[in-house]
Amino acid sequence: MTPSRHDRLTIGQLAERSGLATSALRYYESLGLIHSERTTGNQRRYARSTLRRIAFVRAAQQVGLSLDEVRTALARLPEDRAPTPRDWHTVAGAWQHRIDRQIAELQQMKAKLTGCIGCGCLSLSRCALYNADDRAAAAGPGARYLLTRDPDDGPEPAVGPEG
Amino acid sequence: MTPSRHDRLTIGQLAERSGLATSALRYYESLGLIHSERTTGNQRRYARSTLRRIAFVRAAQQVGLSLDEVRTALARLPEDRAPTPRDWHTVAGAWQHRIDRQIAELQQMKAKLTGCIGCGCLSLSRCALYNADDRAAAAGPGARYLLTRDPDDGPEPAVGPEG
DNA sequence: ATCCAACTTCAAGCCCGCTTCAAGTCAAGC
DNA sequence: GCTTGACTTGAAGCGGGCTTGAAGTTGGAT
Repeated sequence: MTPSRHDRLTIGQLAERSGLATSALRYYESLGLIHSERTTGNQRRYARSTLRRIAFVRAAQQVGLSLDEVRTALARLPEDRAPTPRDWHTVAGAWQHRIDRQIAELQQMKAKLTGCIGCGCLSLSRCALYNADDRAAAAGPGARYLLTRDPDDGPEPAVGPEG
Repeated sequence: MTPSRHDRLTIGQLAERSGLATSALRYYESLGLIHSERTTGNQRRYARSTLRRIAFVRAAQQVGLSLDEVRTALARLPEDRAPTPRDWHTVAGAWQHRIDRQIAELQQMKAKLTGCIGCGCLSLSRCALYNADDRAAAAGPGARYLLTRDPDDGPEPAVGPEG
């Protein structure tokens, strides 16, 4: 049987099988993440290997890459064939680091929260949560946030209980 | 000493001490995340407790809440006082679950990647990565993605090696 | 031959979390 | 009282990741 029988997917078929909307697929194509050939009538036809690329894109997004970064990553993989172990090793290795970092950050956050639950977070100056070092570090301009004064919240004016 | 001496912060002071831009603070206020009183000249003055609310907001964002969700969460906390352990317990407990889920997802992803590195991901139908169950489940409309056929990639047309 | 769903393009719109701008007002120091 | 910088408002803009809409074309089944 000649290959070109079922091997070219319409955008609708690709959408159904990838779980993405056709609009998303066109968008991906406009970004150069996937490619198509055209019929004589100018309709898109995708190689089945496009499903692989799409799966890659979605996985990469989950790892936190932007579509722009995905495109870069995709450039290292063969367009129409399954990647070799070597291909994978490079790409997936980088992802692992990202994932590890993300996990580490979450675990830190969790530890802080646990501490806060224990302490009741009655003190601004003592609560780890309020000394949001990660965030401030990531954001750039210095980890000040709280703590810059605040020996236990200080005197608050007579605001009274809210309505 | 009367409290209202240093206890009211201008938006600039709040910005400096929270690490946020004044524009962000006004935006937060427009969303009802923080509140201010006004001077006779219509300028905002914030209670120092606002710093706590902001810290809360940032922390919540890190945990993955939208600002809308943050507002809901904030509604459970006292406006002008540090939260009690009980207050915290509720909120932070919910966050912990979120964090746990996120960590679990990342670890799953990582495991998949590890498997993929090992197997070289030469097979669409066998690669865990391509059966993106998490994503599909989260996205709603059924975990199809790949696997719907594909007994090892199938015959690909003569595309030849890329440039 | 005709029909209708699926396709085409391009532009605009949407959501989120802000930032930027313009035009004007306030407040504190000299 | 004047200057200067911090403040005010509302509207618009931005970036990312798409979706929606309008107006027109294709293609497979009958």
